[in-house]
Formats: sequence, C-alpha cells, structure tokens
Amino acid sequence: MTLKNIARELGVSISTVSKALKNSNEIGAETIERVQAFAKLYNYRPNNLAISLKNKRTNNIGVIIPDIVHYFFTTVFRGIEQYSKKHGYNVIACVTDESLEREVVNMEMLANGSVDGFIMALSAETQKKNHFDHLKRINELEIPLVLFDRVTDEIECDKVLINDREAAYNAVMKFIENGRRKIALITTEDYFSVSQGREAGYRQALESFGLPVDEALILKLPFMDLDEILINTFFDSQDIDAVLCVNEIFAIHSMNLVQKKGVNVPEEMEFIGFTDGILSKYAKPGLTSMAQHGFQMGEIAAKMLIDRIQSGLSEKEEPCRTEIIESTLIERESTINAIPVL
Amino acid sequence: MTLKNIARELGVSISTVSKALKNSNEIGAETIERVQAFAKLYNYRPNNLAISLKNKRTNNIGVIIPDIVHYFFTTVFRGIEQYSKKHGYNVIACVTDESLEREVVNMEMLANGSVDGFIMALSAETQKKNHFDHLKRINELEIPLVLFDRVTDEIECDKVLINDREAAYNAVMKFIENGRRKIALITTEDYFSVSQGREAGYRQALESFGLPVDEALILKLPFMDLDEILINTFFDSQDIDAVLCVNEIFAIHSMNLVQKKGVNVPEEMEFIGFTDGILSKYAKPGLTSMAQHGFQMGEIAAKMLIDRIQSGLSEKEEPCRTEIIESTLIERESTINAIPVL
DNA sequence: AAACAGTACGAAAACGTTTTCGTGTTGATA
DNA sequence: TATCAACACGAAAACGTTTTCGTACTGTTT
Repeated sequence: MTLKNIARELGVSISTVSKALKNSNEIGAETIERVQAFAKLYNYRPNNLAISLKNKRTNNIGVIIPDIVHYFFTTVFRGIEQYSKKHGYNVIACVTDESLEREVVNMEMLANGSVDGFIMALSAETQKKNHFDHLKRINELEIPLVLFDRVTDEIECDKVLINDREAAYNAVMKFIENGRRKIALITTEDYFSVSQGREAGYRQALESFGLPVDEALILKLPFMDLDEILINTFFDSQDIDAVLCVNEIFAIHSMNLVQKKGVNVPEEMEFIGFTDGILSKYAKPGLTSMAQHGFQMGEIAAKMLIDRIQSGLSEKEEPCRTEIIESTLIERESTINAIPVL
Repeated sequence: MTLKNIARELGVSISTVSKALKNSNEIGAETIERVQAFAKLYNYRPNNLAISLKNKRTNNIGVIIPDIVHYFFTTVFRGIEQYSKKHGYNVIACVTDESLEREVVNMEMLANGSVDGFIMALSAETQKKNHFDHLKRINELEIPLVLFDRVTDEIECDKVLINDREAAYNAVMKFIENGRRKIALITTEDYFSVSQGREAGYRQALESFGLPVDEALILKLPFMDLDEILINTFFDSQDIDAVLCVNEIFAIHSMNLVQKKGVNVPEEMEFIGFTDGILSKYAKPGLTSMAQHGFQMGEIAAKMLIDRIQSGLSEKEEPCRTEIIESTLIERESTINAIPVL
C-alpha cells in the first residue's frame, strides 16, 4: 500500500492523497473522508525511509557504548531509550566492546544518513590511544554528538557526567569521619577520564585532612581482567582499614577476597564502590556505593541531543553544555553508618 | 557530497559516477580512476536511506525485549548485536518494559520500512493477555520474525529456546541425588511460557521418582515485585530442604532471606536458580544455576533471522524452525557437589 | 564500403514520500 | 458582465540512489 496505489484506486492524484491523509484544508471534506477510509481499510502506513529521505531527518539516534552487559551502561541506555521513544525517536544500539576500531566502524556505518545524532561513551581503547579522528569527522559533518561518562576534552560537544572528583572526595570523607586513616584506592589504569577524576578526589580528600597520600595504597588494576593474585598481594602487603573502588566489580571482588582471608567487613575494613548496581545490593555485606543515576544520565543525554537536533543549530552556533549529575552515596553494610540500614 | 555533485564537478553523468564507484566494467579505466580519486578526496559516502529505499532492504533488524537491565536479555542482545554487525546489519533496540502496548507501538513504528526483520521476546503482559494481533500483522506483511525465550504457539515463526522442561528436570534430579526429598519450586504466575516448562519439568522429575507433588511447596510470586513477607511465610510454614527457582533474582533473594533466619546453605537447604548471571557468581554462597547461554541464543536468533531475510523466503515458503539450546548446570556452593568448586 | 561488435557513457525510470506552484471551477462582488 | 477571491485539486520537482536501456563512437571484419 503506497500513496500511488491509493491514488490510482480512488482516481485522484498522489498529492491529493498525501494531503488528505494529513487533513490538509486544501482538500475537500468528502475527499478527505474517502481517502482516509480507504487508507484505514487497507491498513496504509507511510514508508519511513521515503519520509526520512525527503525530510532529511531519520528520527533515529545512534547509541555507541563499550559494553551492554554492564549495569551502568544498561541503565543509561534505558534512560536514553525511554526518553527517545517518548519523543518519537528510535535508538540504534552499537556495542564497541571497548575497541576503537569497532567504534570507528560503527559510527561510519551510521553517519551516512542512518541517524540524526549520536550519544556515546568512549571505549577503553579510544581513551588509551587518544584517537578521536572519527569524532572530529562527525563534528565536521555537523552531526550532533553527546558524550556521557567517558568523555574527552579534545572534542567540542555536549557532555553529561557525574561529579567524579567530588564523589570520590565525599566517599573518602566518610571513611575519615568513621575514623579510618589507612585508606586504599583500587582503580583502573590512568587513561579513563572517570578514574582520573576519582583518583583526584581521593587525593584531595586525604590532603585536605592533612593525611599523607601513600602511593603504595593505590592499586591500579588492568581493565577487564581481575587478577586475584595482584589483589591478594596488595592486601597482604599493606595495612589497610578502608577501600574505595572506582567500580562495582573491583569492590565486590576485593571485598570477597579479604573476607576469605578472615577480615571482618565493615568492622576491620570498610568498602565503598562506584556505580550502585545490582551486585552492590545483593552482595554480602551489602556494598555502600556511589550511585551514578544512570537512568537520569541517559534521559538528560537524550534530551540534550534531541534538543540540539530539533533546534537545527550546530555545535558552533549554539555553545556546548556540560551537565553534571550529582552522585549520591547509598549506604549499606560495608560501611559503618549513623543510621543502620537493612 | 552526493553522486549528483560529483557528476557535476567532473562533467559526467550520475550513472557514470555510480558505476565508476562500483568498478563497473561499463566504465573506462581512467574515468573510474578520476571518479574514485575525487570521491576519496571529498570523503564521499553513499546515503544509506537512498540505498535502502531503492533496494527495499534496510540492513536493520529490530530487537524487541521486555527489559534491558536484566542480565539474560542483555546477554542475548549482545549475541544478536555481534552476529548482526558481523553480517552488515544494524540493530534497532526497543524495550517494552513488559508492556503490551509498548510492544505494539514499537513494532508498528519499525514495521514500515525501518527494519528487515524482528527478533523478540514477548512481554509479560503480552503473555498474560494472550494478545498477538500485532505479531499476526507482522506475519501478514511477510516481515521475518524470530521469537526467543518467551514464545507462543499462536504465532508461526522461527523460534529459539532453551530446554526448560529438561533443565528443570535435571535440576530437581540433582537435588534428589543429593538426598533431598522436600523440594520446593519458586516460580512466577502461570502465564510465562518458560515458567510453564520449568514447572512441568519439576513435576515430572518428582513423579518419575515416585515422590508426591505437594502443591504447598510451589510458590508463585507475582512478577517484578519481590514480596518478602510472602517468601518468609512460605519458608516458615513449609518444611523444605531444597529450592529450585525459575530465575536468578528469586533464588538470590530467597536464599538471602533463609540465611537471615539462620538456615545453612547448602547443608540444610540447597538452591538452584535459572539464568547464570552475574549475581549467581558473586552471591554468597555462589548460586548453582542453570546457564541459559544467552549469547549463543542471540547469535542463533540473529542467524536464523538473517538467513531468512537473505533467502527472501517467507514463513509459508520455507517452513519455520525451532532451535533448542541445551542449558547446562553451573555448580557453585549453594548445592553440594561431587567435586568441590572454588 | 557496408555491416557489425565492442566500448564508454548518458537518459530516465524507479523507490515512496513532501511540498510548491499552477489551474480550473465556483460563487460573490463591483 | 467582468473581476476576483476562495476552494479543490493536479503536475512536477525533489530527496540520493540503482539499474535498464539506448546510443554515439571506435575499430574490425567481409
């Protein structure tokens, strides 16, 4: 069923059909009725591709994420999808698996008319190699782009982040208030924007309390593989009474390992993680965690993107914004809390 | 940069440019070179929409899932995405949030030229209300459809499932072999295809061992909200030494609750869940679980769909297939195992 | 010299829309 | 009665491709 078919069957022109279906006042009442009745009867639906081609808008947005199995990205995705759908946009999802090449390929694939804009978090490899030519190209094509969580200063575009520095600062402050002084940090290698911020917050909190920053208390784990031996020797060789971890897995895993050694959590050692995911909730003891509010982050990213798409203003015409989402500490049993939680 | 632009700049026709870029042997060698050099220089990329409109193929597939935050669906999605990308297809992801209406809306949105086929798991509401008109419409439009995990017999299409009955049977058998006799089942309300299968397997295993099926040992929880009181009174009022749960959350949650009552797992009570997700791995004790191999399921679903798309044969011409994926028991500390696991 | 095959290219239709502009008809006004 | 606005509709271009078919030219064959 196409406009052409309807037009032929009803003995009118294509333009008349098109207008009649839109209740145009150029068309007479009874013609409108005939056309609409016929269209309904034969279940006519306009072809999206043709409309997109004509209007130069696809109503699709491309979401490029490093990993879909991680709770945080999943939650952000959920926010993006929900907001987008509510505003008439579909989401094309691409997973890069932390690979630069797949990031490039995916974006190239979508940049030629398939989407009106991108929302993405940089892959690990992209951040490591500091390679952003593909994003610059998106910029040149004037395709709107919103970066979230894993961002870079090299690209001028809208961004949405959490206050990594402040969040880590607050987490460490909680340890300090609880009387802890030998506070460790378990983080990734340096190239992640989020880890950098969190490490900075960790250092800042210690310093602002006159505590020395002992580099031996900072463990940098290779991303993606949890080396138990590394973690075990770290805990064996250092005197530690509190641990801040830059993500949930690091926290759960190291908490499990020290418990296996007989350490009592939280009495002898407290733990705080980042990303308040499903693991934190069901861990034993429950993991106190900095909630990143991924859903809200996704909604905001989608709103920023769609607003820019609909304004039609490029990054040059309308200055870019960076939204900061406040993270909040969810207290569970891995820390000692003023008001006990269940 | 369009074909038309290149043609104008080079003083040739659009068709010549189009053919030259494809190395057509209709075009002279030096023209080909000129055109390709020019195209490379100006970074020409063909417009996907135009190609799709012309060829009546979008190279997009629509994936409709009830929930993206759940580990199992996420894993399946990952398999779909990876296989699809490898074969030149993009994935448009829609989340129904277990709502029939959103399922309908999403499919309507994509069915008009946006995708070449669908892969989906039915929403809870859809299964509850047994309402499949939207799927019948997809059938009529001859848009290929693959159902996975949550399926229905009412729709004739390709399907991919796990052997729910057999898996539950095997899980119960393990309990029986371990000497358990008071085996409970925690499941959802009846309308889920997977729960039906798993309950059948549970019953079958008991019967085949001459054990009575005590209906009081079957707890049917409302989907989506974990009513702790319900679970607690269930365990308080029944004498139970093993529990099979139809999903991971039910298992973790009830295991935590009975542990809080002082029950030793696995000595006094064993647990087996379904979906070997991240929670099972990090739970304490680690949850023995029926792995559903979601990634593989996704790959197979994508393969079935893409094969059908590329064959061009409708469900009537080429008979539908149902692939069964064998689930495997991952043994952890919530059961007593022949060979102890770490 | 006529016929012919091969080469290299262009014109145009097609995919299914949207939208601008033109035009014929009607009825009211000067 | 000539003029004009309002009304109802159609023709055609446009979006960016692909593909079929036609054709001008070159060089070879009889």
